[in-house]
Amino acid sequence: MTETIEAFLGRGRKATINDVARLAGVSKKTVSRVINNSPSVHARTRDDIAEIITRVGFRPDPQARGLAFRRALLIGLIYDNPNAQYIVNMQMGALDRLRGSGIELVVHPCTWHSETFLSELRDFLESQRPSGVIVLPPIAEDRQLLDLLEELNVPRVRVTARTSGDGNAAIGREIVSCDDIGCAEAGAHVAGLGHRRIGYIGGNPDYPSAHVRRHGFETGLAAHGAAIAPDLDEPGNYSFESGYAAARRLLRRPDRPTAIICANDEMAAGAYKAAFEADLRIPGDLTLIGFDDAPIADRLSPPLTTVRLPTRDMARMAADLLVSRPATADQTMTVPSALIVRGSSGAPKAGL
Amino acid sequence: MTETIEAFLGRGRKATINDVARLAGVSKKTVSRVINNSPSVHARTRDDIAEIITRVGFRPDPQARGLAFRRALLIGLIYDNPNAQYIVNMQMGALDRLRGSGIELVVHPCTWHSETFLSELRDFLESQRPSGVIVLPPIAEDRQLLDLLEELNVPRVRVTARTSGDGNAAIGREIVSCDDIGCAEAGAHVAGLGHRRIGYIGGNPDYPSAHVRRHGFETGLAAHGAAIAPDLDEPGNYSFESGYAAARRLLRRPDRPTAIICANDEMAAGAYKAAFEADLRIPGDLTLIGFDDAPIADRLSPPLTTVRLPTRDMARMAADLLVSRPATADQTMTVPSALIVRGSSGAPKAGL
DNA sequence: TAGCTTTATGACACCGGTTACCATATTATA
DNA sequence: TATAATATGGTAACCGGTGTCATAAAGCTA
Repeated sequence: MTETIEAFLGRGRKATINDVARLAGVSKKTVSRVINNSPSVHARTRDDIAEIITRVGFRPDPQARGLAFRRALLIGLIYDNPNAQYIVNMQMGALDRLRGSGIELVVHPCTWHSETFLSELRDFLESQRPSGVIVLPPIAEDRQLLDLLEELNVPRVRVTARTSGDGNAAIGREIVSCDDIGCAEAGAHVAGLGHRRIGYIGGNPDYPSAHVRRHGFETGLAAHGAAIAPDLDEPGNYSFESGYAAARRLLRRPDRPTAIICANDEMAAGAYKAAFEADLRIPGDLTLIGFDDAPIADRLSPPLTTVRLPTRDMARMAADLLVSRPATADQTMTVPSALIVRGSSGAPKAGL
Repeated sequence: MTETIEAFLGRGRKATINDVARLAGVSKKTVSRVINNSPSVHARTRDDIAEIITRVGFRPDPQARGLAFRRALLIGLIYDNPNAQYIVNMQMGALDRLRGSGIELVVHPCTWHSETFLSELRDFLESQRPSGVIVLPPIAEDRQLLDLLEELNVPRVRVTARTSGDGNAAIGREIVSCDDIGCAEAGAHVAGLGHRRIGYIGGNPDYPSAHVRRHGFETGLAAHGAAIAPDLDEPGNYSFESGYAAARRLLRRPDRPTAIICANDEMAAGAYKAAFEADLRIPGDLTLIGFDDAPIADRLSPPLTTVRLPTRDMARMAADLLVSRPATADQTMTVPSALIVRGSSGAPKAGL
């Protein structure tokens, strides 16, 4: 039978829906129904067609489907700060879900606050008409972007630090976020080790994540009767340089902290640099805590105690929301963060 | 006139080639010629049509074009080891070139040597029919993958460490590679600082890059009458762990090296860890050299002296080869590497 | 068994472009 | 001037699917 089919198709030609229809003795519309899992196909017919589909190795053309659907079988991944280390993780997570679904992931880094950022995105959305987009932080908070997605009616899932229930939830539909449990654990860990002179290097206050993380750390500290020292509370913006600068300021103080909690790993790496230059040993002279569990965390020496943000899981869930849920449903999912204790945290030296 | 057009199109409807043709009073075929820069259109006609196209904001539907062309307006980026830090750079580079071209980048990480790796790729290539693919190292060396691309006649550009002129050039057509000048500079740098007990942690010998880099380093050392000490020549596989393990072995030797050159930054980071644990100061007790100029290089303390591989440029050129060159031309491009001197290299202590 | 739903299927137009082929207008050559 | 060559534009078919709507077949009720 295989020879017949090959002869039928011709050498090297790929099977189309028409071929399947003719072989099955049905109309192409019925084959289309089978492809799209329409319930109104007789079980017998469906099985016959399915059998032929596998036999001839038919796979519907995404271009043609996209044209007819008026929606490309693509998911766009939109983000700024393309150099952030979590981007690759997020890509992997989304692809974990998309693999085998026939939907491809197209990456769309952009430059937030550039003049062309919105128009470029509009170009992409209008011409490609992706089936959906995943928007990563921090740009997931951009109001104009959300308005654009709303205007063009693009299914979307935002990944953000904002916990459910706050005001922002109304803006977009689907949101995947992360809780602050890991931060609380980290705060408890530091306080439990006996630290009392505790510094903090905060994230960019424009991003909700900065507040969520701080809140988590403070909660954990408070549970052990500790707190961020008001005079050791430094601003940062999530960059390596800002972490370095803030740590330098902290370590130059006469009454310097015995522990510094950083709102992300990049800034913690900056703090390593400041400690290195000040000839302070980690964790002997200084305990450091980060957030993200970025690849760099366990490359540092000693490896960094940090809070793991399950970026890959979050992106996988985001893709899942887009692919499997009805577009109308409002969905919010929250994943847990967790403390990872490594070598950068220890008890303060006696007398400090 | 604008009102007329809006009325003509109807509220919110996007202009199609038919609209443009009707407004211009020509056939859609003529408009199609203009879109595709066909020479056989009267200059006057062309300008008229172009003017209308911009006025109504017409952008041809990539799905429809792809369907007719039998080739999606997509470029696939194929790579394994998705966690490598250069991946994001490569993505950015390819997008630098693709932006505004109407071609999207779809990412396709895969697991080399998994059983399904080739079939998954075939699925992608056969069903999506991308306009081309860029294959990143190390998988760019996979023979079966190249055969598959050849069989399916997919335009491709490989990014690889292999320099032009060697045997492998015959396998694929377009290749973007990097020279080993930076490695030679690094070798000269280390030798010039006065080091003579020089250790080496090599890359995975299965990858051509390992040989190219070693060759470059050795050349630079030799120019100053130095060489890798035969008893300090350790194998590695580009991973952090392998770098750590190799460095530990080197540093435990009674006659330990005063400098270690590593075939990439990840392994150099592992060497930092080994040095930290052995309580050796960098660069006072030990000079370390890396390769890649990965993000981690200047996050380490002290920042790592390394060889910059212009990953972003390479990917931009690869995309350019796919987009602008005739598919038949055999192209090979080579970009320069360069030494970046930072804080991890210094003169050996007297007496060592 | 007639009459009415419900279910399964097919005919046909359509998504928005492109190519093949043909018709016509214009220019070049003898 | 007649004729061939060239430039340009039009028509129809096609790429490979999906939507709408009509209709045939089957199931249910009375």
